[in-house]
Amino acid sequence: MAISKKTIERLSLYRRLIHDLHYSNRSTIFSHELAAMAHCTPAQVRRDLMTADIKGSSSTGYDVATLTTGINAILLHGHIQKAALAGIGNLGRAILSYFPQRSPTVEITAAFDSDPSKIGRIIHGCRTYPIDDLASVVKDHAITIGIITTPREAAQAIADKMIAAGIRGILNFAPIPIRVSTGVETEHLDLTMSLEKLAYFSRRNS
Amino acid sequence: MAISKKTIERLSLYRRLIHDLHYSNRSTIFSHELAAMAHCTPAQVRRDLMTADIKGSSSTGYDVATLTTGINAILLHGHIQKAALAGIGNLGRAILSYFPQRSPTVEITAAFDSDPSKIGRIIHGCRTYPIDDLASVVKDHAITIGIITTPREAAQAIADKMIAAGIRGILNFAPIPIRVSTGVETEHLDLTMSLEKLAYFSRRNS
DNA sequence: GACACAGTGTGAATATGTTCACAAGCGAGA
DNA sequence: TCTCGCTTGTGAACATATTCACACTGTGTC
Repeated sequence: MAISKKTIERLSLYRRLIHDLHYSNRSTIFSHELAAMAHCTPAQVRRDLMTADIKGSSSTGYDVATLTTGINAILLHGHIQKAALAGIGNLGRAILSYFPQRSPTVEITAAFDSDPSKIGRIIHGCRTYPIDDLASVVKDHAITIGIITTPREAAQAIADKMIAAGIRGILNFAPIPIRVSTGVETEHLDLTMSLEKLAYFSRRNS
Repeated sequence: MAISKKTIERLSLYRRLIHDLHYSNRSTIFSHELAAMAHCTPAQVRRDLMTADIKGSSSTGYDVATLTTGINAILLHGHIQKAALAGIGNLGRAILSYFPQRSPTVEITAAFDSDPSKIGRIIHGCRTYPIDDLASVVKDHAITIGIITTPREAAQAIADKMIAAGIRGILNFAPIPIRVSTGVETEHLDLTMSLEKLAYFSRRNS
């Protein structure tokens, strides 16, 4: 049962919408309601939930508790995964402040920087370490995910260290693609790319 | 000549890679070289450039200057587009500090917040205004793109104001999808979604 | 009961995106 | 000039993602 990236994204979104919008005090929800919240089609919702093996009822829709449990079974998979962030600049700090309590499946437990003046402190509940400790901290805390918010020049070297330390997935905010060995998953969030895409299509729509 | 979202993203990436990696001192580049930098296949590069109507030579590859000019013709389209950011929190500030000089096609010219203590100053070269001035500032500066870094609760209201003011595209960092009228383009960058997706696939790859 | 209704589950059709594979082009060297 | 080796440009095949459309199902009503 392989689930596509797009479906996983939407499952994550569905669960959060249900949680944030207090649908938990309703016991059931219809595909067209979820679709309206997630801005997609009812057919899409039904297909996603079918892929996730979550069943609804023809008359009452989907049971909210079943939905949450079912999505968690896929996304959480038993235990919270731990993440490490490298590069305590403006963006890194913003992510650290934004993230706590955001996801029930991922937790940022350590932050790294090469600048000694930035380490040793606790930022938004997250301990900071020198880069050289990366391997040992990753191992000790069983960290599986890396977040890169360093400048472009440092990104690939940090990624290499992370992978050597056993990290299995990297979320990259640096404006350059990261080369990884097979089996390591990467996700490249590129601000400039997103903005330029938006600029192009906002012009064309007019 | 309609160009797909994915292709536009990669064109933006290609141009930046050529620029950042100082390929400008080489006069030509092959599709497989660009592909290696962008982490995609040579066929993908050739297809993208074909879509963009950029021609190469069978023996020397693509002319770097032609490439840059050609991609700019598409992404820049004559003039820089201006963007406004709403929500001067940690993330908003991080973006303001990160962005200047990043894109030759988009420029963030104004920032807004509802908190009076945050306005009136200039942050990383960007002037800050109270939310109530949004409509007039957007009109005066001919701003076409909005960036939302407010908390979830405020996001939709801000988006509505932006759209009413004539903004044509919205980059949304709030953890909730934004409803827009047809003709307005949105891009939803959701940290939690990206991390959970990464968590899921990094587990599965092992 | 049996009928109507409003929903789900899903095969099939469609749309979108990527890769293959190969003809054609160009330059270098003999 | 001819040929070889490398490249581009691109139709066609393939892969992935979304939507359609409809049989089926559970509930409420008479």
